[in-house]
Parts: sequence; structure tokens; C-alpha cells
Amino acid sequence: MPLPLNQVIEGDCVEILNTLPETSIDLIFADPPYHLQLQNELYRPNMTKVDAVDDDWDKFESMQAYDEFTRTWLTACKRVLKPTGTIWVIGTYHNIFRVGAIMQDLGFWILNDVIWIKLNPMPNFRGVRFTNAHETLIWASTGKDATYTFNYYAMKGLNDEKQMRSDWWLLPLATGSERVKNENGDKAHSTQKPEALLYRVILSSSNPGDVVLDPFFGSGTTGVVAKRLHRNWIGIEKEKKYIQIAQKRIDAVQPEMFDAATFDVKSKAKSAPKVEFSVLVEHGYVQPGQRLFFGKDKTKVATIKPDSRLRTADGFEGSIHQAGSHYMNNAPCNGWEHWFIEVDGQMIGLGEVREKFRVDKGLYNERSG
Amino acid sequence: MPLPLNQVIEGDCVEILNTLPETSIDLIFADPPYHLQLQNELYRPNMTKVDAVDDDWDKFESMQAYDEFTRTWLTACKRVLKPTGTIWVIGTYHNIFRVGAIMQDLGFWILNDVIWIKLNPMPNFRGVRFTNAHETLIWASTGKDATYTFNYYAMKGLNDEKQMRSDWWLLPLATGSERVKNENGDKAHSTQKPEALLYRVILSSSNPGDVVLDPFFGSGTTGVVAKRLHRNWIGIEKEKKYIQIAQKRIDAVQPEMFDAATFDVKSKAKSAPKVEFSVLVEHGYVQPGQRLFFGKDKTKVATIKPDSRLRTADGFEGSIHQAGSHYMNNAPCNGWEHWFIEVDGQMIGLGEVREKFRVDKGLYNERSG
DNA sequence: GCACGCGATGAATCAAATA
DNA sequence: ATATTTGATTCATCGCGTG
Repeated sequence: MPLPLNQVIEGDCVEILNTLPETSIDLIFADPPYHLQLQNELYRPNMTKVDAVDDDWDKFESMQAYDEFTRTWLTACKRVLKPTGTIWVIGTYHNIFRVGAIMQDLGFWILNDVIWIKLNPMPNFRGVRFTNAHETLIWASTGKDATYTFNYYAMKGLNDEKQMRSDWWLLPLATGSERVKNENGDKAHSTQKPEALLYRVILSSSNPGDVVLDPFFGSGTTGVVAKRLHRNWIGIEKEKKYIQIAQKRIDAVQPEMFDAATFDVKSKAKSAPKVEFSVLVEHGYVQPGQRLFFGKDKTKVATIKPDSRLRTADGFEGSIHQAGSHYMNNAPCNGWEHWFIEVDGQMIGLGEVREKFRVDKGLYNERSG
Repeated sequence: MPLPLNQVIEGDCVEILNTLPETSIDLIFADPPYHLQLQNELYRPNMTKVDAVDDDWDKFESMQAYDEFTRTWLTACKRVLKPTGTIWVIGTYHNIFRVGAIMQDLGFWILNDVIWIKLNPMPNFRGVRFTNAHETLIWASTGKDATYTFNYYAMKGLNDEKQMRSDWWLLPLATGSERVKNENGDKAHSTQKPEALLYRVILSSSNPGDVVLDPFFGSGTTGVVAKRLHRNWIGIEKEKKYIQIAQKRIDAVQPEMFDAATFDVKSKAKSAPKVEFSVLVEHGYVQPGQRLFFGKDKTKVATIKPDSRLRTADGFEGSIHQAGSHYMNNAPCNGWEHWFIEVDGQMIGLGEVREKFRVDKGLYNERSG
């Protein structure tokens, strides 16, 4: 059977994959169900309801069933991959550890795990965990000594002529005009991926004319970007409604038209790190419980809390600037200039401590600017 | 056996862990080996040691052995953890997927995966992959519905009054003066973790006086930071040379004096005196029969009953929280923030009314602390 | 036309203390 | 262990309506 290029195939991904010739695909991008296991409804503090992922395709009877599902589709993927091919799989902590372990068990050789860091993630409304602000991608070759495609210079070019790193800061989530909507304005697919993400994936690990396959095609972002980058693509999708959406998006692509915004990727490491007071606390340059003096006369004091806030003698708590302002009848105050620590009888300003930190850590040397 | 607090115990972590009393530890930080050459450190599930192995293991066998090792020490950790305890494990793509999957298999409930992003990672010299610029930490509770410690407010303080996210930019690696060196200038331990990393781990998920255990103590960063933050600590380490290094580092720590108010990071600065809704009714700040609006849109209303319960338009009766919850499909609801009274055309929240009551009655003046 | 304010929303395993 | 009570909690961005 010849490869059914540049089309969406309707059906179960394992069944379809097994009809394709083996060792025929150059690159696979897979965005499988994450098996989120959400318990209850969640409301924002402003009482609006969170539109969570509750689709049937994300429900599994057990973790074991999810493992079995994962092993099956990864095995089918491995069969169709060329020996020189690679595979990307994206997930979150709900599923990515199982996916990664099974990939290793199947003989895939992990080349990188890449962190997609989100600029505007949904906050943790209840304040009970850290804001879940990233997703993880695993990039793997077909085996330990397999050769593979990695467009090093292209990636370097995307990153201001420095090596592309494993932490990817992408422009905002797939929202706004990029997000495909239904006629009633709802999102058409609950987990649409941003084109900028697929852009890096496809550009880094395939060449023009290669065949890119996506076994969980969904709203078709993989096809959109593949077409734009002059790759062939194959999408597999179970649900008709998604296929229609994807086909419409892909048909609208004019490959010669490039959208500059898509290429605009930020590297966080570019800008020199700003040293906050909390950094000095975390690194032990000042200590929780230590006394600070406001001015050198020692009449006004505060202690450093573990969270880097100051606690004044009269019980006020806040940042070094707020606490200083508190002692100045709420006049604006630069805490770096007005708070002092005492070392061997000497009064040393916080600004001086920060300066020592910068020198010690070589923050001046490494930065070209 | 009483807990051997604030000391390094020499020996194999599984053997030592199994001598400690069960459910006695509040927090575990584990930095396990992630190289797979573990021939001399491997254990079977029955805790027997694996004999020395041939040096030509195939991949499957060594991965299997690593899994067994991982399952064994994680099981020993779970036994000693209090039900309210949590565990952090750090790793890279070589091992973290196996670690995470096994943690889930053992019943740990993952709360977050946290990405430690390095500002000065080692480049990929050959240009064949993305620069590996991060490590992954998994934070998990003992089970799905376990309660646990998370010092939300403290983390918010460390992050410029915004929620702490799952991507941690720590400045910079353990280099310079922090890095422990041998007399010949070599680094004393190959995987020394920065104190700033442990600072966030320990501060976020434990309280002063808690017991923090590190089964792979190494150069003792966990002990250094735990001591600084007035936590008790237990280190387990196999190699004498590391124990000496660690002990020396920890002995050099002079923690500031413990002051309960300073080290209390759980509650917000000003603990406002508690005023129940019934008090407002009794004092006439709101009146029986008065209409309340749920949100500002005036579509959902209730009236105040003489017993300070609310009666909604559809006949439900209960506290301000229950009545709010009733209008939100039984989702949790803080009535103080969501119910409003109308005064001269202005919508005023109940929380604001309560605040006025507190000020009027001078409830803040009486507080000393 | 442009500035500004307001509302909506994103793969989310989202409460804790007391009786 | 289970039921009840109390009350803690949001960030960045986009689109749209208004002045």
C-alpha cells in the first residue's frame, strides 16, 4: 500500500497504523490523551466555572488500562518509523512518566525531554499546589545507536544564535485568533496545541519532503505546520467532527505565506537575571530570623522571614520596600538603600550584599548582554 | 527506637530506613543515582542484595535492575513517611520517567512536577541535541486523598507576591563559594545540589520542628538548609568521605535564633479577629429581611433570616457559605466574598461590611500580635 | 481612530478543620 | 471514619464595548 500522504484518515490509530507499510515514516508527533482523572467541578474565585477536559476520549478504567493503551499505540508507531526516524510525545505529570518508561521499555532511545513553559497558564485557584505552568515533551530515536535528523543550525537561528535549550518559552497558549472555535464560540477541541510548538518540533527533526505522522490528529495543528514547512503529513483521527475542523484549517494554509509571529520565540535566558531579595535569602547571603536595621542608628529593626518578607518590631510584614515605607509613614522607600545588616560590628547595606552576590556568582562575567 | 535526629547515619539507605519507626517522617528529599551502573547497590524486592553482575548487561536487564532498586528504596520511604508527609525526588530524563511511574504504582499521589531550569548548563558540545538545561522534581503525597503541608503564602512571598509556578529559575548552579571543594580544588561531590533549590523544597512543604529525611545525603545540602530553617533532619549516606564533608558543612551553619512569629509563614500578616455573620446581624450591620445579591448581577438573591441564615429565592436555607454553595452547584463558596448588599445603589460585599465592623469596634487595637 | 476598562478563559488529578 | 462547619483562593492574555 502506498502512503496516503497529506490526508486525514478516519479511524483508530492502532488499526490504521498497522495498515501502513513499516519503516516508512520520518517523524511522529503524538499528543495522546493525558488521563487527567479530574474529580470535581472547579470554580474560579470569581465564580466562573473552569471548562475542564471531560471528553470521553480521556477516560480510562485504570492506570493499567492506560498503560496497555500506551504500549499498544507506541508499538504500532515504532513499526512504521524509519530506523532514522524520531518520535515526539507530549504530556503532563498525569501520564508522562508512564509514557516515558514504556517508551524506554520498547527500545526507544530518549534524546531529550523538552519543557514547554507557558506564559499564561491557568492559576491554581485554591492555592494548594504550585501553578502547573508547563508540559513535557519526550523526543526519542528508534534505538540507542540510531542516526536521526537534528537541524542544529536552524534551532540555533531560532534562539538568537545560541544553542536551543530544553526549556521552551513559547508565545501564549493557543488562544485568541489561532484557537479554532465552534459556531457558538466554544473551543472546537479541548486541547489544541499552539502552532509555534509544532513549528519547533517539525523544523528541528525533519526535512522538507519528509513524512510527518500524527496518530492523534485532533484539530490538525501538526498538518497545518507540516504543510507550511513543506513536509508531507498523515493524520489519524477517530472523530469526524475533528477531521472536518482539521481539513478546513489545513486547506486554508498558503505554504508560501509565512506568519512572522509564529517564528517569534523568546529565550528567557537572554535577559540578565534580576536579583530579588528573595534570592539572597534562598542562597543564604542573609538568613531567616536575622535582624535588619533601618538606617544605621539601630532604633528601627526588623527580622527576615523565611519567605523573604520582613517583620518589623511592631508586627508589620511585607517586602523590604514595604517595610521600609512602613517606617517612613508610607513614603516610598528603596529598601536596598535603607536596610542594613550587622557583621562584626559593621553596618552593611543590603545593596552591598546584593552586589557581593552578583560578583560571587559571576553574574557580570557570563552575560554578553 | 527513637528517631536519630540531626545526624548522618552511615549505611545503605534501605537498610537504615527499615530500622526507623514507621510514619515518623514529615518530608523526604531524595536525589537518587541516575547512572545505570548500579551493580553494587541493587536490591531485590525482598531486600536481598543483588550479587555482582557481569559487566556486559544488556539494556533490558540493567533497566530492570534500576527499577527494582527504585521500587525498593521508594517502598522503604513510604513506610517511614507520616500519612501527612510528602516526598520530593529529583532526576533527569535518564531515570525520572521510571521513578515517576513507580511512585504512582506504589500509591504516591503526584502533586506537581517542578522544573529546575539552569541558567548555566553544560552546552551540548557536539550539537546533536538540545542543550539539556533542566532537571525534573516530582512532589507527591502519600495517597490520593492525603492532606499535606503546602506553605502557599510563603511561596507567594518568594515570587514577588504571585503564585509560585512549576518552573523554577534558580540563580545559578552550586558554583563559586557555595560549592564544596577538596583540598586539591576538585569538586567534592559530583551532584551537589544548590542550597536555593532545597530552600524552596523545605520551606514549601514542611514546618519548623518537622523531620526532614534525605536517603541519599551526599554532601549534605538538605541538612544545611534544614538546619537554617529550624527543621530537624536525618541524613543517610553510604560513603564516609561524603559524611565528613556534610558534617563539616552543617556544623558551620549558625542558624538565627528561632522566633515563632518570624518563622510562621502559614498565615497572612494580620490575622483579623474572627467575626461571624450572626454578629453582624445582631449588631444591626445587616438586618433580618434584607436582600442580598450573589455576585453583582442581581440575578441570584436571598433574604436574611432572623437567625442569620440566608433564604434563597428558590427556598434553600443555610449559612452564607452554604447558600452561596447552593447557587454554585455545591462547589465550595466563601460567602463573605460573594454576597453583596445594596446601599444607595452601590454594591457592597459582606467582607467589606465585616471589615467596617472590625474597625468600628476597635477589634484591631486589642491585638498584641 | 485610539485608549481604556471589563469580561472571559486556558489539559486542573484544586479545602481543611471540627464535631 | 464520616458528616458538618468554616472560609481560603487567580495570572496573563485576548476580544469587545465604550468614550
